Amino acid sequence: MKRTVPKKVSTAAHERLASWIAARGLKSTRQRDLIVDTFFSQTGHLSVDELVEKAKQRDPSIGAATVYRTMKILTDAGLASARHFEGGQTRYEGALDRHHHDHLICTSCGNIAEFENERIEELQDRVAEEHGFTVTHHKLELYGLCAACQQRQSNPNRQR
Amino acid sequence: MKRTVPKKVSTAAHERLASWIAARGLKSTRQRDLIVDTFFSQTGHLSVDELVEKAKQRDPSIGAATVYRTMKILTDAGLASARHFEGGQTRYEGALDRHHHDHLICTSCGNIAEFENERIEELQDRVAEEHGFTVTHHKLELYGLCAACQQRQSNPNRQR
DNA sequence: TTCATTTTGAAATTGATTCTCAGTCTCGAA
DNA sequence: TTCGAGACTGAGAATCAATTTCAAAATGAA
Ligand SMILES: [Mn+2]
Ligand SMILES: [Mn+2]
Ligand SMILES: [Zn+2]
Ligand SMILES: [Zn+2]
Repeated sequence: MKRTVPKKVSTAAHERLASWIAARGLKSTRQRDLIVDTFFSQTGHLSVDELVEKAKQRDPSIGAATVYRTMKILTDAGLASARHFEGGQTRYEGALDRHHHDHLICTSCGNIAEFENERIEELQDRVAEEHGFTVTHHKLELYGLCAACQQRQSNPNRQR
Repeated sequence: MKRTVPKKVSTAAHERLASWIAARGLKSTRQRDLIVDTFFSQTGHLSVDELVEKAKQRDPSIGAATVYRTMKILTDAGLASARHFEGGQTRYEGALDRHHHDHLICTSCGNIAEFENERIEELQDRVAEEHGFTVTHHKLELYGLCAACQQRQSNPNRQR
């Protein structure tokens, strides 16, 4: 049985993906569209599991392998970026029209905040330079408790 | 003729481990000693595989599981720290009398350089503060090419 | 020496991700 | 339209690092 993909949003992301696919002889498929659609309709840093979950809600026959494969394509096309925070599973976030940023991760509730700090970036470059290194990419992650979790911790009654 | 007792290096590390072990009803074993000894006789950031390798050179019957278990103990005792660089396997480095530092990793030859930058640390704290976060730990890793590998790349003949 | 407890190595298991493969689907000819 | 080479898919097998299980061995306090 054939399932129609609901509303076809033709966003910049969809277009870029289309040309990326066309440019290398790939083919566009119903599953791919559904997964990409699902991914871009979300915000934040999704784990593959979460994505599989959401995708299966729309079409239970979607396989996890296809989600993995699709996210790899999106990443190669520069439309998503893979993040490897502590915890072992890869998370993806949209990368279109976004510049580099780093993260603050709450180890209690999993909340992830983003930040940019030009000064830090400069200092990193300087450090690399002093060591004769040419930096291609870096990872800066701050782990701890978010404001809400600190609150909860000092006053457990207010929780949730 | 009397055999010499295999040199028992009584370092600060060994002592701290001994009290850590005693304090919680653990037992000291031949394998543990051998692994700990092997670990501290090396410098740098060793993968568990590398450690297993070295340990087996001294006693081929050492099991990998024991190395994993021992490194966990050393880490809990604050004598080693686990690092999770890109590439998937955990690496350990000695942690005794060392303060916090971050890393520069060459993606070509695997060389790892260390650095400390108080200014960056301060800026990180400020960022966290602005977001209401309390940071417990962080990860700052700069990936790229070390000086030697840049050289090699621009002049392949000089290689090796 | 005794013996409760801890430790060990091998093998099984886990969890995330990748690979394999046989059946399907796409899409540019013809 | 139809055709077919090649791309794609889902399920399950395979990887890989790390953990767990388990029966046998070692440790150490009494
Ligand atoms: Mn982000
Ligand atoms: Mn280090
Ligand atoms: Zn939180
Ligand atoms: Zn190098």
